[in-house]
Amino acid sequence: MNSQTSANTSMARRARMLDVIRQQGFVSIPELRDSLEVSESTIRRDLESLEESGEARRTHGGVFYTGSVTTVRQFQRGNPSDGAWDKKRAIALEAAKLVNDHDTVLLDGGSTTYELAKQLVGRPLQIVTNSLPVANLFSASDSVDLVILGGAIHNRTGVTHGPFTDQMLETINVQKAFLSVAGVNEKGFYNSNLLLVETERCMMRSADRTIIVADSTKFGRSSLARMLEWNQVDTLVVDEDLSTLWRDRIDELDTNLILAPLINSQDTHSNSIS
Amino acid sequence: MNSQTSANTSMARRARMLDVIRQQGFVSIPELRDSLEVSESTIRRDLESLEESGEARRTHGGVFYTGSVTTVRQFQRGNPSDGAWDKKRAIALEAAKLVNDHDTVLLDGGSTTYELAKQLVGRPLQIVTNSLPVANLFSASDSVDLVILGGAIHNRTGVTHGPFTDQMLETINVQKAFLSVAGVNEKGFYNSNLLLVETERCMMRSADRTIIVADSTKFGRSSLARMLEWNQVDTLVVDEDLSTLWRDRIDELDTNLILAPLINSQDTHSNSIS
DNA sequence: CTTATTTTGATCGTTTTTGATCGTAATTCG
DNA sequence: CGAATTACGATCAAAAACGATCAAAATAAG
Repeated sequence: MNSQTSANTSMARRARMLDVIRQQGFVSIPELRDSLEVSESTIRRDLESLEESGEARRTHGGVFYTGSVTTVRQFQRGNPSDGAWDKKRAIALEAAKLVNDHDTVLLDGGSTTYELAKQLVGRPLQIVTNSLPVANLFSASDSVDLVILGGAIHNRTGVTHGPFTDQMLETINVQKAFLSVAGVNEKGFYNSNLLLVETERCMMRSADRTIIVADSTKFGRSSLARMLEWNQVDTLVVDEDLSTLWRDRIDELDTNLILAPLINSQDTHSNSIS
Repeated sequence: MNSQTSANTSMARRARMLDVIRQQGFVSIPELRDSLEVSESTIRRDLESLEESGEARRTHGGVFYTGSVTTVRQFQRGNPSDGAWDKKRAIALEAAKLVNDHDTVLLDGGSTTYELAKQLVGRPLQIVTNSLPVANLFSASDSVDLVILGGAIHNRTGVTHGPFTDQMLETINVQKAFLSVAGVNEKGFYNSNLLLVETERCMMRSADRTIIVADSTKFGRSSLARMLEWNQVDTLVVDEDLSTLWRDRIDELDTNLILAPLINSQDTHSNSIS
């Protein structure tokens, strides 16, 4: 019956593995071992690589799918080695450290917050979000209580916004809100959509702490609508490519600045050496 | 004796080799050795040349075809050709006819409503849904105004429910609501989750017309929580496998019954090899 | 018919991948 | 809070696959 013993290269196996993970949302390692008929060691090694490429996220006891729901995988294209992507991931790693287990966290839409969400998958949290992609990430997770902010979907970005969203935010309180921005200048933080900006203001009001995640390329760029001013933001997470000019400026403000170190792409396994 | 003494030049062999690779997507070297009856060394040499000309790509353990298709065919035999799926699709086709362009439609979660949603993609509509999978379907569509009902996500099913959702539904009005059920008996319609049932009642109140989509296997089965009674439902869409007993029963009620014709199964061998 | 060239098949050392073991860390349970 | 259980990562040996080399066979040329 089953003559699939042919395709036994690591690439094919990982492809099938990822299919299983995507289909189930979360899978344990013994399950993968049974369905792929290889040893657990091999599974672990494959997962390591899958996690590095960002398509899955490991936790104690299994794996979550973190790829996009619509993504069509390609075999040869591993890392797009996008410069901006490195920054976003570095920021996400730092921002994830700000989150404690069992926190109630609000996640805005945007690619940086999406990276952050990937880092948070599997942890015991309460997540509130207006982003459809982020919601998809957590929807398979048992450890997360997920609340979606209702409202109209902004087609391009997949986030809800508008009066429904704002109204729902009024009855919600979270400990930390992570917001993304399109631009930062000396006057404050900007985004491109007026309704979205209003929603993000509501997010800020619902949160004990407001944390902005923004890569260094956003600085000095403004956009259509001002979202927040500097004194409304508790913490700012930026990659370390931020110019000293901006570092000095932020030093004089109340805002906490966290600089995320960039992991250089030349060395993939630079840790665990004592 | 020798089956292929006719064309044993290296050129002919490579052509046949490429045929095999293209057909299978991926082949291991021992397989090629067996099917071409030459030594592995020769295979390796041929593959080297095929790779150089870009028609195949070698990896540890075998070769991928890279001629015209960018990626390899799916490794998994995807869908188990579920019998119930035929019914659901037939129902979805009929239910889609009840929807007019520019309608405002509410879609519940569930596999049948998901099939319906697939039928509605691309049409100019306003869609309101509490289902994450359904929302994903429409989120990329420009022709649809999509509104997501906020609230807590029910992990297994990916739908929002609970007080947030109910509250949001109170301020929403739609022309048609399509609801799915876990069971139908003479007393009414059932679902398995109490909070979800309450949310579905709110959906019914928000809608001018309530339409239930349910395949015939659901009839006679009850579940934990009664959702609606018969007189609260305008229209019921069922596949034509519904027993005459139930047809007669429904005939005596106010509820409109639509029987979806089953397109008979030509799909048992759905793999199209090119 | 002999010789040169090409192609093929086999062997061997090296590299990659895999599976198992074991100590450690995390999680659960009492 | 501590013990038992489970899961994890690192290490190592076995297996598989690879590339290179060389001799034999087939083919072509003189």
